[in-house]
Parts: sequence; C-alpha cells; structure tokens
Amino acid sequence: MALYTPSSFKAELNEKGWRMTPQRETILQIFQNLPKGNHLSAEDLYHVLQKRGEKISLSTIYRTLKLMARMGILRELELAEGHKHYEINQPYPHHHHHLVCIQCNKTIEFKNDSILKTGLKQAEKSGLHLLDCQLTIHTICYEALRKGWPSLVASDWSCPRLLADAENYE
Amino acid sequence: MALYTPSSFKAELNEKGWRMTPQRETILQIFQNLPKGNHLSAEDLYHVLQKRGEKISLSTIYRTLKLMARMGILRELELAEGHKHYEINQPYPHHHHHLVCIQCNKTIEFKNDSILKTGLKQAEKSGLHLLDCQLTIHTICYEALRKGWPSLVASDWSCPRLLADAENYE
DNA sequence: TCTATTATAGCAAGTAATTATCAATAAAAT
DNA sequence: ATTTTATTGATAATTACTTGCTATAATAGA
Repeated sequence: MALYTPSSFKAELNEKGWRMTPQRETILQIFQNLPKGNHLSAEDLYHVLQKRGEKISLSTIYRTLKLMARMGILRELELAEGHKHYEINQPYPHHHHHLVCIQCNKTIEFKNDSILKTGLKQAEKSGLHLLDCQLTIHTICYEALRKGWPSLVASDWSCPRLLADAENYE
Repeated sequence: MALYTPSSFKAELNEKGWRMTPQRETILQIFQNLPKGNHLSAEDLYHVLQKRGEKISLSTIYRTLKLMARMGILRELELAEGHKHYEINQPYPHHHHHLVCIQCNKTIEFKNDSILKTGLKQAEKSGLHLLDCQLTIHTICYEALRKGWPSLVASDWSCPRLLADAENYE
C-alpha cells in the first residue's frame, strides 16, 4: 500500500525477476490519473485504452490487473456488478471503503481510519503480510424494496437513484 | 440480519408474494446447522445435499442462494477461491469478518463490533437498508513471498500453512 | 554496445461459474 | 376444491476470465 512511480514499479518488478513493459506502465498511469471515486473493470480499461488510441490485448489487461492486485498496487473490488473492478490502492490518509446498493449498483465511498488499523493488527497477529483491507457495506434502497425486490423487480426497472446519479455525469 | 426459523422465513416470503418450498426450507436448515466457521459454495451445497440423500438441482441452488443473500439471510463471501461462498448472516454478537491469504486461501475469522456499527451508521446516513457488512483482509503469507510470489510460485506449489491446516481435518 | 536469455504480448481456443429458457409441478389464495 | 402463478429441474447459453503457444522485446552479462 505505497505510492508508485514508474521507476519504483520497475524496481519492484525487477527485484523479483519480472519486467517493466510499456503496457504495464500505461496501465499504472491510467489508474493513477483516474478521477477520485472511479474504478474500472477489465473491459472498461480496454475501452479507455482504445479511446486513447493505445491497443493492449484483453489477455494482457487481465494478467496485468491480477499481477498488480497481487502486488498490492491495485485493489480488487467486488461490488455488486458480477465482475471485478479495480482502483489504485492508496495508503493512509486516502484509504477508503465502499457502500453499495445491490439493486442499482450505486456506490458511495467513505473513510474510516480505524478499519485499516484493524486490518494491520489482524494480519500481524497471524504472521501474514497485508495487501488490502476493505469494508464493503451491502445495502438495498427503499425504492427497490417498495417495488417488491428481490424477485419482483423487473429486470428493466431503473432505480430513481441511479437515474439521478446518471444526470450528474452529463 | 435476524435469526430465521422456517416459519418466519415463510412469512417473509409470503409477504412479498413468494412461496415456501421444501427445497428452500432444507437449504436454510443446512446453513443453520453448519459448524462455526464453515461456508459453502453452490457446488459444495449440492454435494452436501447428495450425501444426505436429498437431490436439489443446481439451478435451484443457485437461485435460492441468490434470493437468500438478497434477503439478507445469507452472506455472499468473496474469498480468494474464484467462486462465491455462503454462510448464515448472523446478527450481533455472532457477526464476524474474514482474513484470507490469497495464495493458500487459508481463512481466519475474527470479530470486531465497531465494524457493524460503522455499517449501520453509513447505511442510515445514505437512506439505505443494510443487508450485510463485511471487512475482508487480503494478505499473503511469507512462505509464498519467499517463493517469489506472485508470478514465480508454481501453480502446484502447496503452502505449508495449507498442508498444516489440512492435517487438522483428518 | 552487442548478444543471449527468457519473461511477456497477443491471438485463439478453452474453462467454469453462473444465468436464461421452458414445460411440468405444486404452493397459496379464493 | 379450484385457479393462479411462482418454482423446479433439465438443458442450453452466456460471460468473465484463463491458458497454450509463438513471436517479440526487456534485461543481464560480456
């Protein structure tokens, strides 16, 4: 959970016998420049790269995401979307956690310093090296509950919260 | 996050227009009688049922697990195994969290009451209904780090921690 | 700087967990 | 009891992700 530069990333790779590549550097850079609160799936990253005119294969993307998550550079988020999302694993005081509505997938970030402390303490207690520590709060919005959720919500129903949120992006 | 009996489960189902079935009751019962610290994947549950002589199709198992997780009766755990595991979502004071080594998948349960409080507070703050709240600590054991983990660890390498753990089950 | 070694990229093919489809069945309400 | 319709189970389909393989290029060493 440290801040990485291209050269410190390369140093850590080389130390273990691995190599720095343009693809790895580009992917690190994209995550570092991602607006606060954003996180990308493998597919998302593929499209972001295409728009920038750089083509990196999906295999390489999957391999790089997994490698960087295993090194502790990225966090692998399991939000309610059915696929993994990734974001930079920032150290204190930028470390944060997620609350998610499992119907509309709206995600809210929040901070709580004592959680990271708990993670460090527990890892140390078991003689293990900490990579990441995330509190995920699963919720359901009352709009969906009123609609008869879980099974009665039509698959094409759009939660007002999600629509309101989408407007902020236009 | 409440304790369920077959009849309170049925009541909650019927209230929403759904139905109690023998399959759903059996699955609830299996999770309720599961030894502390155990959690089952869909496939695991299928085999447990087979051994008990009850055959419930995999489709029904997947559907029931998802339904019960969405109701907040089960917790959906994303540990490092590549597939989901489920366990009863127990209220305070049995509520707990997980620490996992992402190489050998060894999982350790721990308790921390302030986490559930944080979850409740955050959900309330956003006007959302809390279903579950889990702190997952991702770690790597030093045995694997010494072996050159992440990429240099051979896929057939077995962490001594895992072997030690396996012996306890024999 | 040049060369040898070997990790990595990219493509194509494969895998495994999960989901969708649909006819037959069985809860639940009347 | 009868009607309605949610649910089951078998099969097919999906999809996120992984693997095998060859060509390429990063690194270490001369």
